[in-house]
Amino acid sequence: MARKSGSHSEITGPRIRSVAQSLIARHGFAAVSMRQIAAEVGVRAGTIYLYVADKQALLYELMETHLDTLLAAWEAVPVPEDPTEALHAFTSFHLRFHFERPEEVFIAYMELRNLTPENFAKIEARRRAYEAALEAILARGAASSAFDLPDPRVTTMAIIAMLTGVGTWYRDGGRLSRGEVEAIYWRLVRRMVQGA
Amino acid sequence: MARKSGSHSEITGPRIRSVAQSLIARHGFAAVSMRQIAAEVGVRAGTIYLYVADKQALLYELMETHLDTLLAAWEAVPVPEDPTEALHAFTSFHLRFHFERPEEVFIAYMELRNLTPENFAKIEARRRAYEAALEAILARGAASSAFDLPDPRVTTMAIIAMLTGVGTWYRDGGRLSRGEVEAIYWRLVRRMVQGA
DNA sequence: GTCTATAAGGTGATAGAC
DNA sequence: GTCTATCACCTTATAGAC
Repeated sequence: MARKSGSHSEITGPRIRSVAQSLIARHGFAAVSMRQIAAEVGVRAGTIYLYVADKQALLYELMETHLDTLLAAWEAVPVPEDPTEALHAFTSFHLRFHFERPEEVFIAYMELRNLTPENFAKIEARRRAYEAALEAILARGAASSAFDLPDPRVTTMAIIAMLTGVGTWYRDGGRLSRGEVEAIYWRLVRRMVQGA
Repeated sequence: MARKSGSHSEITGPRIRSVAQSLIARHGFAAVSMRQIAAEVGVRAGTIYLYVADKQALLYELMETHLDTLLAAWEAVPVPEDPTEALHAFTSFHLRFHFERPEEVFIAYMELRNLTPENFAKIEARRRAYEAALEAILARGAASSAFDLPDPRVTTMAIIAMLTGVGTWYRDGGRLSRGEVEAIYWRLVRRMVQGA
């Protein structure tokens, strides 16, 4: 917060991204100025341009980092062979990841229209890859009759929208714990796909 | 589109709101200027202030109109006594309303943080009233054992998030018709709450 | 590594002419 | 009913001093 003159190259870059993430999540990308970010970091506006090409690159890098972290974290999850257990693994993973990173998630959903077409395409490709992970689990369960689905694609979008929606109402310290919310959502998801 | 000098008081006001709605839905409230709106309406920027107090009022009025229209439309739906039929009525209503008004829905979800605290409170009250309509149906079904719910409040939020999510992927002329999507979502919702 | 200073232009909003 | 002109300020981004 305090402004100091001197050498901080190793911490100023990360701090710019961290501060930008908080401000953008709170006020929106278009409503946050480079000066505001600089002020909160404790440098002058021009200094930001030593670490970021321009404002668009700043937004893109935040979203790219978020989605790459999400995909890498899912890759690291051991997916059970049983479709029901695999779906349980995905549900828990998705909720826990989203509980932990409300700012990143919010930005990734709200600021898509502020990306250039080129950057938008790259982010969308990563999002589709993540959706494909869930769709593959559902398709496998449908093929083995573990699941009874009206439509794998729509069910994928329905489950992801439902789970990601926790961000709009869940707050730590509220009526339910994260674990309780997780149990409730898992029960809802399991019923949605349950075979006859 | 074409600029004309003369009297247009009855159409300029509505046109400002209509143009603002399209531009804000596409680019976001903070990214759209009064000058842009004026240019698309075909007047000068100052003219907007004859019809709208300021930029904040313009946003608030769009969201207020949307939510009041939503609540009034739901009030007009005859709700069956049977909880399953009532839930079906809500599901169909919600999807159809959201299919018809993608711009309003998008703004109502994305621009909440650009409202002043006072205006935010008023919009939130309306949103909660709408959620309460679904929660009442779920609670009634749970009481009569027609539904078996893990938690009425979380189930309410889950269903609304899932249904509203159609806006992120559904496009007219795609693989599925509105009616097909409606049937798929109804099957998913019904299973989520189904009694044992 | 960060600063100051600045370019070039956009912003919301208002006063007064017509 | 709308325009022109304007105020006071904010914007992104860069050049060159230290």
